[in-house]
This record gives sequence, C-alpha cells and structure tokens, in this order.
Amino acid sequence: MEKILIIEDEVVTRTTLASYLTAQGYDVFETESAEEAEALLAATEFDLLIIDVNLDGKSGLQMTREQRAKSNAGIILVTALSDDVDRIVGLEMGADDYVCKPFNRRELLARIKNLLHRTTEARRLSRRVIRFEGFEFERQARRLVDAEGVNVPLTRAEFEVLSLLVAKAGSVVSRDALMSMATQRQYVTNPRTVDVLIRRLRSKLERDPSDPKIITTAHGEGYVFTGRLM
Amino acid sequence: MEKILIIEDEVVTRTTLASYLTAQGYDVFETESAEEAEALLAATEFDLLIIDVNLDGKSGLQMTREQRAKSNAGIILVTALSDDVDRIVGLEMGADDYVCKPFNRRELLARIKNLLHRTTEARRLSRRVIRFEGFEFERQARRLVDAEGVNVPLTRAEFEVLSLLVAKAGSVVSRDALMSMATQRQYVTNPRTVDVLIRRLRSKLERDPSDPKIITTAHGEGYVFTGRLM
DNA sequence: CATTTTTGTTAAAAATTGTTAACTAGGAAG
DNA sequence: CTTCCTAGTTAACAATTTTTAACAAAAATG
Repeated sequence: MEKILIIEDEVVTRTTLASYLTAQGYDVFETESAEEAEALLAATEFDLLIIDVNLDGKSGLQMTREQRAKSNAGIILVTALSDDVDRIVGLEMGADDYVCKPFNRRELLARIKNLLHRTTEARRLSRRVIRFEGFEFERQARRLVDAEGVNVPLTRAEFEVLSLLVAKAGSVVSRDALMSMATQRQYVTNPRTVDVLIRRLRSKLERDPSDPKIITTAHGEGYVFTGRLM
Repeated sequence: MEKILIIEDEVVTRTTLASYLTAQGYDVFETESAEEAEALLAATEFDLLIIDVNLDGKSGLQMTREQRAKSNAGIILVTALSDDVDRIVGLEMGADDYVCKPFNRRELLARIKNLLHRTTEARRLSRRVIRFEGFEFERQARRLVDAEGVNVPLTRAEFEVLSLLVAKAGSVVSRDALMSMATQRQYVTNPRTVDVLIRRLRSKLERDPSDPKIITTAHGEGYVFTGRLM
C-alpha cells in the first residue's frame, strides 16, 4: 500500500482528493501547509507527494526543490494556471509531473499510477531497507539479514563494497571504485584485495559461491550487482 | 545518445519530426505501423516512443498498453484531437505525456527532454527479458536461460557480443562493432578474435553449431542475429 | 597486553580471452 | 567445371585475469 501525502491549503480540494485516493486503495495523508508537511516527512517515508504550487507561506516550488534533494518520493505539482513557464519551472525544480486546476480526478489518478509504476525500482533502492534475493539490507543500521531472519555479520569493508554495488545495481563497478570505497588509504594497494573482499562477500551472500548470481564478475572491468531487487 | 522510435503513418509528419530530432542529437528510428514497430521493439531497447493514436491497424492506445507492460521506455502520445477523454484514456493506458496535432516542435522537444530526464533512473534499472528460440536472455542479470530452464553460463565477452547482436537483430553487425563491444582494449586486436567468440557462442546456443540458425554469417560483412524473437 | 577480528598479501589453480595456423567453404575468373 | 583466392571455421595453445586458500599484518576488543 503506497503512501501519498497531499499538501494543499484549499480544504475542499484536499479532502475530496484524499477520499477519492483512499477509495482507490492508497494510504493517504493530508496537510495544509509546507511546515506541517515537513514535520510528517521527517518521520515517514512517502512514495508520492502531491503539492499545490500556491501554498500560503513557503511556496510549493520551494518545497519541491527541498524534498527532491532529500527524498526519492515522486512529486506531482498542482497548479492553478495552465502556464507553460510555471510548468517548466516546476519540472526543473524536480517535480515528476504536474496537473492544472481544475483537474480531472481520473487524469490525476492515471498520472499517479504511472509515476508510481515508473519509480518503483528507484524507490526500492532509496528505501532505508533494501530487499534482494531474500536478504534485507539496512544501510543505516549497517545490517544484513538473510531469508531466515538471521543476521549476517558484515565487516566494514564488506559493507561498503556491497553498498556501492547495490547503489549501482545492474551496472559494472570498477575495482578502483570498489577499492576507494572499501579502504580509506590513499596509497595504492594490491588490486587483488578487492577480489578477496568480493570472495568473502560471496561466501556470505551466495547460495553457491563458485557460481555467483548476486555479484557477477565483469572480466577485465569489475563487478556487477545482478541480484533481483524486491 | 538516446534512442527514440517514432510510430506514425503520416509520411510528412514522421519524416519532418525525425529529421528535427536527429538534428537535436537523438538516435531516431521511424516506423509507419504498430506491427513494424513491434518487430523493432522485440530486439532493441528504446528510451522513448512517440506514438500516433490514430494508426492504421492496431491503435496507438492498444500499443501503448502493451508496451507499458513490457518495457520501461517513456511514451508520448500524439493525437489529432485535443479531446479530454482521449487524453485521459491515453494516460490510463500508461502514456507519460501527450501532445495534440498540429504540435509545436519546440514544445514536443521540451516534453521529450523532461520525460527522458525524469525517467533515466527508471530506464537504467529496467529489467528486460528478451526471448528467442526458447532462450530467455536477461540483460540486467547478465543471464541466459535455455528452454529447459537451465542457466547457460556466458562469459562477459560472449554476453556483450550476444547483447549487441540481439539489439541489432535482423541486420548485419560488423566485426569491428562486435570487437569494440567485446573488448575494452584500445589497441588493435586480431580480427579472428571475433570469429572465435562467435564460435564459442554458437557452441552454447545452437542445436548444431556447424549449421547455425541463430547467429548467421554474412560473408564479407559480419554476423546477423537470425533467431526468432518472441 | 593478549586475543580476536578484520584487512591485506601472496602464490597457485582455474577461468576467460586472445592468437595462431591448418583446414574448409564461398564466390569469381578462366 | 575446375581453379584460385578470399573469408570463415576450428582446435590447440598462449596470455591475461580472476578465484581460491593460506598466511601475515593491522586494528579492534576485552
């Protein structure tokens, strides 16, 4: 159930929209000001923010920019004007989409579905807890828990390497990049060191460490995270 | 360089738009029917599809729905009418944006840029499975699974070569292109190297490697992927 | 300060990739 | 149709890169 936060000072618009979206199966939260919203955002991770551009106090555009920097939630702007400039500025601030008032509920719903669909993968990666192949990887807590709920102890270097690989999931990460992530040392170390770290990680992650599915070798290039994110 | 596919049956509109977008630095492909487009889409990953709603044969809306399910490409619909219902239905089918004919090229370009910008991350993570001759080829996971569900281990170079051949399915790929895909090396390597790679791939893919059906030789030109895409 | 844990190094084994040369097939010219 | 030349195939081997295991050094812990 996806969490949506509506930030809109017009009471009627807000409550109507909220009940419509609740009926559509979303977990909807309402706030009437940027300040109120920020309090909520500090505590809860939302999947989508619907922000009115013309708020009292802090403008919706300003808020869009701030939230984009902090979170990976999708952002849809609501504006009174069908103004091209406004729209482009909004998108430049980091909004993902926009609708003009008076908006059609079905249109907004279509855009919401679209955006949530499109950003699922990205949100998976920005979550505090990243799930892959049965594992739960908590970056903040520096913890990895396996499918049976057993904690898998990771050393600092292993944690850093896995962290970088997961962040770049699907694309090749060079040994150099992994090395500088794993070690704080400046001077050049043995390039085999990374391989050994990978080996140690594999022995903790992979079902069959000699036929790795989660961390794949890109011969001559580096390593790739190929685990299935969930 | 982002790949854009234009699906539009009106010749003038299509070619004008194509040359404009090419001049803007995109890698543009043109098709005049849904069927033609689907053949291309089966093999190549596009970043953006520009679809005319009113196509002969399969409608643009139908196509939008199908492609949204399969790929992560951005979709912009083009329609003759500025009809609200039409627009909403388009969005519900999974289109990301919408322009009405006659459209302003600059406006369309702005929408294209916006859409590509906000979907880069999603496209990077998109997991795409290509099926051919019973095989399942997962680029993201760098995995090839045969008809019996058995994993066929591909080395990095083999993976890259197959990847390029499949992406250009049906058209000849030169040795040079394959070589630069397979190797990271700068200096010139032996031109026979590619042949050997092809041989190794064939021994893993083909029923009878000495009578190849999936990777065909184009004498004097290169190789072609002739497997049946599904 | 001894012990444990983590990190780094090394060398042998294994896998991948590149090269070579003999062989085979395709196509053009006589 | 044969001959010849070019291009492609194949197998064996060489070079390179990665994996693995054992061990040494460094850091963290009690």
